[in-house]
Amino acid sequence: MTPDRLDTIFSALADPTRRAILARLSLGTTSVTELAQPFDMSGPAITKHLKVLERAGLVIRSREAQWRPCSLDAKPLKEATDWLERYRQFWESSFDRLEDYLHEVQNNGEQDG
Amino acid sequence: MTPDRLDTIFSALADPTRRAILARLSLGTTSVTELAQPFDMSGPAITKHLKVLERAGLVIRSREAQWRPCSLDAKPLKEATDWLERYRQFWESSFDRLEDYLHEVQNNGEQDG
DNA sequence: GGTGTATTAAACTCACAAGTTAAATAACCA
DNA sequence: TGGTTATTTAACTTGTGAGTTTAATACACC
Repeated sequence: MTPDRLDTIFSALADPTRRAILARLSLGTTSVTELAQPFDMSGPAITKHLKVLERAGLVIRSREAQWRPCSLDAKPLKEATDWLERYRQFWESSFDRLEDYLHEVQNNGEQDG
Repeated sequence: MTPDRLDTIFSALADPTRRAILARLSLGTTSVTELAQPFDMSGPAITKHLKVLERAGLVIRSREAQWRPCSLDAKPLKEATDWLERYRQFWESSFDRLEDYLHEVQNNGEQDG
């Protein structure tokens, strides 16, 4: 079963190191070594994270001498956002009242989950 | 290392079965059995998916006789969206030109990643 | 109290994700 | 050619996620 694009995107985002890498890349293109700098982690580990981001389409690599600069490509984030938008009404509108009600019901039934 | 809230939310979303469950729940509260209906998957598998969604705060359970109805709580989706919003400029604005340029550079350096 | 239905728990398998270290590749510099 | 830096590959360990089957629990109905 080949994974859905959203699977790949969301699971790429489900890691704090990778989100930090994206945050750094939002400031501009940079090298693997500089990306690795803030993390207490080996080089190969960063390479693997970059591969995950690349497979999700979130990072583009180029070549410059012995460096392979990384750049952000945010398009897949739009796909993620588009999916999430369908639920906006559920956190914005009065649908929240349903949820409050359900919290009550739940607390009657049991103390903790 | 305890996982970040965004870790938990994004990884809950990184599975097609769980996204389908959320889609179903956006139509209204329902039982585990009915949630399991569309999937070629055992009951316990669905229970586990529900636990993942519950831990992410996306699903709230209540009790009604021998049923444990599930309801959507979309608040964590707002957290996810808020994080993504910081990148909106990168897919909306002329930043895309950078990306087009990089595609060219990349295709000069190598054929495929 | 026993039976049927809904759901979860336990125990297990299998695959894969995330990290490691050591070695290989690639490109520059002398 | 050899040395240095940047990055990746290979091989491995460890943990965990997703699924299974079988058995237990919880509740309704009679």
